[in-house]
Amino acid sequence: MKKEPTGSTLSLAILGLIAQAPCSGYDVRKVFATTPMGHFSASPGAIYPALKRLEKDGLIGGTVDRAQTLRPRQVYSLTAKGRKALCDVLVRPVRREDVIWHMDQLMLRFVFIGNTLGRKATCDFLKEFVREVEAYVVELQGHMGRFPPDTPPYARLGLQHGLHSYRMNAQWARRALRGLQEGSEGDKGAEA
Amino acid sequence: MKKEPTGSTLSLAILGLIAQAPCSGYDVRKVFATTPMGHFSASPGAIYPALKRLEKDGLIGGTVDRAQTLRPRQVYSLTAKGRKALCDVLVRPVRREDVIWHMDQLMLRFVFIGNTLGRKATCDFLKEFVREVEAYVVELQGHMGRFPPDTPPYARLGLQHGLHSYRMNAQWARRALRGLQEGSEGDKGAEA
DNA sequence: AATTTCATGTAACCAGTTACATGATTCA
DNA sequence: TGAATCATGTAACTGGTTACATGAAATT
Repeated sequence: MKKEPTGSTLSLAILGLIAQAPCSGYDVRKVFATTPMGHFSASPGAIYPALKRLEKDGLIGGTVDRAQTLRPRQVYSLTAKGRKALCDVLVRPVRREDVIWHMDQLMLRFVFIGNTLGRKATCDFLKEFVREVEAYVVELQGHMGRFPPDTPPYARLGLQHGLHSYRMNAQWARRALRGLQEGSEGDKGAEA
Repeated sequence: MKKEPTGSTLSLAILGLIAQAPCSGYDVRKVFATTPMGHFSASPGAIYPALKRLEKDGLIGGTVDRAQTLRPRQVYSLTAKGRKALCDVLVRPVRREDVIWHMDQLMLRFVFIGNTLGRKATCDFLKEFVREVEAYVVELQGHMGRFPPDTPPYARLGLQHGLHSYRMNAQWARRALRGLQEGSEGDKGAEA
């Protein structure tokens, strides 16, 4: 079985960033350090090896900017293969395990789908997202019902937190969906 | 600088579990596989090495159960040192980085504080939690305000998600706090 | 002149993943 | 008898962490 090239969430984040504008490693670090993308590590020990991997897999290509000067920089941009790989990840169906273990990755995908595939694809994604999240909420409610009545309140409250959290996710998605659908009769989708 | 013995979230989860009742590796796996604790990996490649680490650090002690039989099991229980280490983690102040990067760990701590240190400590924890979460909400709102007006809606919606998420966290904590505080005066009243 | 920022990296370490492996026991 | 479950582990791999290292350019 061939290994998926964009394995980790960090790789996806970097790939998506570069898709929007060519970046150097330092640029990527700055974005992670100063924007809400700060949920990702900006440490050089994470960024530079990740860039190397993506380059080795042929998903991004680096060209040396300011070559002659004493302070050159590697600027990476997406290759055709990279764009293809990114799209493949973005249109992948939303699975139960994703909502349980990789919510952050799903949020990344949401933003990147919007920016690169346009409104329709985003709406499709959101519908799948809502479906899976709501299914998981039902599962959690089941757990809640199966707590023996003498359980100390803390475990119950902890589970409450999970429930609220996922309900909120579904609600956010439904709202976003409404917003995108009504605000879009005029449609300005993205391009290739 | 001495390394913290309960480094990873998984280690904390295991330690907390064993604190409530002695467990074998298999027991731990079952809990992770069948309860809302399923956010942690139940794979043997994660559990057994983690148990070894905890044992090596002297935080848990294993005794062989059903020794003579052909299917013995290692049952681990907390050592005094382990209980101390657990408490140290639990009463550690809630820092900004925790709410950004280790929310799952904070939720674990919440439940374990309740079960092992009681109501007062839990309330203190929740107060700190609310404080840090709300501070972070303000920070995120700042980001939102600084979006240039021509930003495509998707990034904005992504940030929305984060905002809602953290607001919900704060709200959950405030509710839990109210519930615990009033439930303690009458001493019996569960919250609605 | 000193500090900060730009810019790129490496090395040792740690922990989790997947997949594999073994063998007893219980139950259909 | 064969499947599921009990019970414990290992090995190779992956990727992220911390800390270290280098040096030019811009700013104060």
